Amino acid sequence: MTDTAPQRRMKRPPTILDVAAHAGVSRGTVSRVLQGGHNVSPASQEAVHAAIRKLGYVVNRAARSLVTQRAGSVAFLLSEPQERFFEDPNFTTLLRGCTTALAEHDLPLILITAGTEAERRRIAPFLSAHHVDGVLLVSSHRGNPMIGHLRQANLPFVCCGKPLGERDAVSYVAANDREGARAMVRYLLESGRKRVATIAGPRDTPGGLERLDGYREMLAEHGIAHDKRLVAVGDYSRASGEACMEQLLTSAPDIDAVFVASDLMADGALAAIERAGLRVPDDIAVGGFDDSPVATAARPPLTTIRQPWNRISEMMVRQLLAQIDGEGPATVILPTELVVRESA
Amino acid sequence: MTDTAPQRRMKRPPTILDVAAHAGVSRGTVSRVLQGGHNVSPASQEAVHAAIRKLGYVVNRAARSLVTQRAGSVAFLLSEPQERFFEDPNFTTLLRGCTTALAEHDLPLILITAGTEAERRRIAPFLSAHHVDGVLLVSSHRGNPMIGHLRQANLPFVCCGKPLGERDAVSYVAANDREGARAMVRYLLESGRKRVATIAGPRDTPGGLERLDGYREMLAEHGIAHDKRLVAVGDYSRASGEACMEQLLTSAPDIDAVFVASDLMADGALAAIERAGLRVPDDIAVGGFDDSPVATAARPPLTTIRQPWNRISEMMVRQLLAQIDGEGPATVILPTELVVRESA
DNA sequence: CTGAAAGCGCTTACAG
DNA sequence: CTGAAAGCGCTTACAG
Repeated sequence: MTDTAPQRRMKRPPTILDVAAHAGVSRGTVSRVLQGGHNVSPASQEAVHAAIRKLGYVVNRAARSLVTQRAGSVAFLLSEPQERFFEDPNFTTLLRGCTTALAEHDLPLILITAGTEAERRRIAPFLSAHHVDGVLLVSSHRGNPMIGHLRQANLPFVCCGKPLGERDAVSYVAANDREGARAMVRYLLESGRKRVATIAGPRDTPGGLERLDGYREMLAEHGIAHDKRLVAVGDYSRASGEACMEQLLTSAPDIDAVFVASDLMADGALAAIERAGLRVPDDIAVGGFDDSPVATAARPPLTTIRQPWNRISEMMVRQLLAQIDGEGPATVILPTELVVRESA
Repeated sequence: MTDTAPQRRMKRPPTILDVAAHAGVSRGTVSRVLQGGHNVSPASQEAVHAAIRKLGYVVNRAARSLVTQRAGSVAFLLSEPQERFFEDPNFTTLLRGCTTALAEHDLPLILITAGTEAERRRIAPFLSAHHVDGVLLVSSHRGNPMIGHLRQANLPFVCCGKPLGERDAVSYVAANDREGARAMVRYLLESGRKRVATIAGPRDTPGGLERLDGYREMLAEHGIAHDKRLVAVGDYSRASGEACMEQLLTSAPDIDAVFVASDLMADGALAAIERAGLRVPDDIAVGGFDDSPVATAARPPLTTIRQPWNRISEMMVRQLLAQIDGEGPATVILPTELVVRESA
């Protein structure tokens, strides 16, 4: 007898048939136990569980997938230019939250990036073929074609943040941007600040729009006339925060506070203020948004608006699972919280 | 005729059988075309490709998986306390690189975190059941039990950074920590600095060990006696960099340079130096390690050692695929590069 | 409550 | 170069 194939005898993992044999039942019964044990006698259940433990059986997902027509996994789809997002501390927080939430449902998270049109075309077949059961979509800019793709593929999805410019109902989970902005501006005004400027986010993102609206509203409610010179628009990057702050310092040298639509931009603003020889918060109070890790790392640490990332990711996962189970779309808005540190 | 099941008629995606019918061949032939078209006549190939295009056919991965006994996916496994890693800019860079490299091979990346022993036990069955074909393992601390699990499961894996304390051969890809450290310290000394301190990483990580070794070596080569007071040990966090710097400033007030084993810690050191009323680089030159995004965001921007993350992630993926194809383990060491900015 | 059987969509020797 | 057929490991009506 030759010895050619001993390696191939690699302990093939046990199948449902092995379990059935050990438990003295049919494989149908084993499968029923796997599905939750309905319509199975306690005795059979126990026997099957014992066999599973003894053999170290774990279900073959491919086989299950083939018959249930479900992938048994979910995609985390980043449809933004990669550099921007991987650099954004909020993204990391969200990704972590979703991974954890999904793990609790035993659903593997497949990470997909599709920042360019070429990449989007590339993953389209993957999505259309339903190689995942649903998608957690991160895409903050207006008119992202990914949403159309997902609709066409008839694939459940839920967005992080309100997708701008969508006519039909879309599931999304977001923090209350407007209220958050209002709370920060109210805080600055009530601390005695008189000339409150703002660095807003891009106009084609919900955060860029709503946080600016909140700023304007609160100023109006305090009887303060709108002043264009007090508004600069960045792109959420640290560098843009710095540039915007320089611009504000020039166009309105008398400002004594600034509400910045993201912590990263606020950190950039801090640098510009320092370079101008001014002190925070003595000369200028700086309020951020997000309460991301940069808020605590900044010098001075940022007073900011906390986005409830853990709840956001949990709700995104919950909504997605509900949709996969056939529910319709829903919108979830979560409250924010003012976090006072040293910058304002 | 009742109208009960129209929704269920949801255009079932075409199967290989549909393609075969349209192309006028058997499904065996379609499958062969899918596998690369060996032993198929040009005419059949063309017919099959045309049918695939026309029907928008895409292979059912579960079905393929079931017969090939391959998962067709790879895990990115983070076996570190999550907070630490998701906060580390290097991690994000690595994750992005691996996602991109894997996408080029049409392999989905499954993100798994297993920072605690409980989590490790939880994912063990997933891994043992070969629900992925291989693992990209991120785990920098000595004696991570995950490696044992992977070996037992007979699952190919490659580590990011040298795993400490492994007796048997393990595949890993790493930057040349020692040479990088030597280059930085050489640069500091040749810039005229006389009292060069260091903030090292934890002793149970390869970076903690080898970067400290490089520091010592270079000092010795310049005839400088070792001085314990010039060495502090952090944990790679920003806060620890700050604390270590304070300690150094106390134990050796005459230092004029410090080599810090990570940019994040270096950024913390910057804060401590500023608080002490000293200037960088005039009073103290600060050299970092990583060239992560914090290096450019720091004030002043950090002179640092660049880790070639793109190459690291590419090589990790390449090694992993080779192992999945049956190759043995290998070690890959990549050179670093000195990046001079303003801090030194 | 249970077993026998069909079938999910592919790949791969096997014969020709 | 090609087709017919077995088989991957599971789930789920169907009958009893």
